[in-house]
Amino acid sequence: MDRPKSLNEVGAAVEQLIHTVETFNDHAARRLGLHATDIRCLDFLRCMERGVSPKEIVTELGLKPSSGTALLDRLENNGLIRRVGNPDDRRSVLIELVDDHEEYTLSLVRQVSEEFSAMLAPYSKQDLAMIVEFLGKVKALAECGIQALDENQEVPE
Amino acid sequence: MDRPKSLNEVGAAVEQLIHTVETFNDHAARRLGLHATDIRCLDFLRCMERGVSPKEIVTELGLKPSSGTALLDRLENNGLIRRVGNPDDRRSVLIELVDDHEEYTLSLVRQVSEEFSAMLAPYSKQDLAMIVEFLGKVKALAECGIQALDENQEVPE
DNA sequence: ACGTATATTTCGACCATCGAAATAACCTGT
DNA sequence: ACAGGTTATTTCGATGGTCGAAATATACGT
Repeated sequence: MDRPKSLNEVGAAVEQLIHTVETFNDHAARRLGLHATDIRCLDFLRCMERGVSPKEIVTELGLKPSSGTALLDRLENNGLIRRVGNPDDRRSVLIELVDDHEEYTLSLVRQVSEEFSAMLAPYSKQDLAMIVEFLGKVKALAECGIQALDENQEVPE
Repeated sequence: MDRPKSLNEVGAAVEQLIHTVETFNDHAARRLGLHATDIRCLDFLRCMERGVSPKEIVTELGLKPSSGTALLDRLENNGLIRRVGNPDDRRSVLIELVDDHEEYTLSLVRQVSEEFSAMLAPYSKQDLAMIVEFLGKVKALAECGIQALDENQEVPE
């Protein structure tokens, strides 16, 4: 998005983190021969931990239905997801991560994961709780911003 | 990228924040008639606060030089950036944000900025310092991961 | 049952990104 | 100063992700 130069030190830290992680996502996607959208889709699926409809996916990712079909075709052809019938709605389909998807990608991040755990170790339970709460608040703010963007249809020019 | 289900609660909070902000970036980009890459480029330029060469930009964004030219053409045609000669290297060009770029986009985030400041208010100086340090550590980890991705050229299959 | 709304897919077009080649200027060693 | 090699950027043609519109199939309300 576009943010003012720096709300303050905290805002700058959040911005830089986001930017760095986006870059990380980009590099990871390239290494897997995928694209940023594919990665975000896989992230979303893992996050949901249940069958998700294409409709939900395109809504989440801000894509059009036709792009969603193409996206899912790509992931299915790569063996990362599977389409299964939705028992509650025969128009629809449920998307599931293929079982060994974790193993497919885990090696890429195992080292980072371990370092992350180690980085967390020195923090107290209270500090971690506060950090989690803080992250949640920033996330809520971003969600608020998304809603505002979707509602105010005027574009400043 | 692709991460294991959830390292722990903290990791999940970071993941969700990243995901939400990416979505926010996406929506903001659409509102401006731009693309995610354009937004990341503008973010980077604002972050640098000095003339930056196309080479630096494509390195930062992970693009190929030809894509960088196209990207800068887009932004220049939209009046968001300007190419100025690099006095130190006549092969090169320096990219600058157009002065009124801030005003062009600020209205989109002013509300979010204010809410962000308000959200921060209740925290103590020490807590904020700890949060900033934490965010920096996560960022360092991501940078580490980027380096690892660039070095290990094997793709698990 | 009928008409409308919704979920997904197909198809053709657009455009962001890419690879390779071209251009221009820097740099090093002689 | 010159030659050869390197680097920064651009141009051009090709690939492929995203889109809009239309098609298909099913669900829902009356």
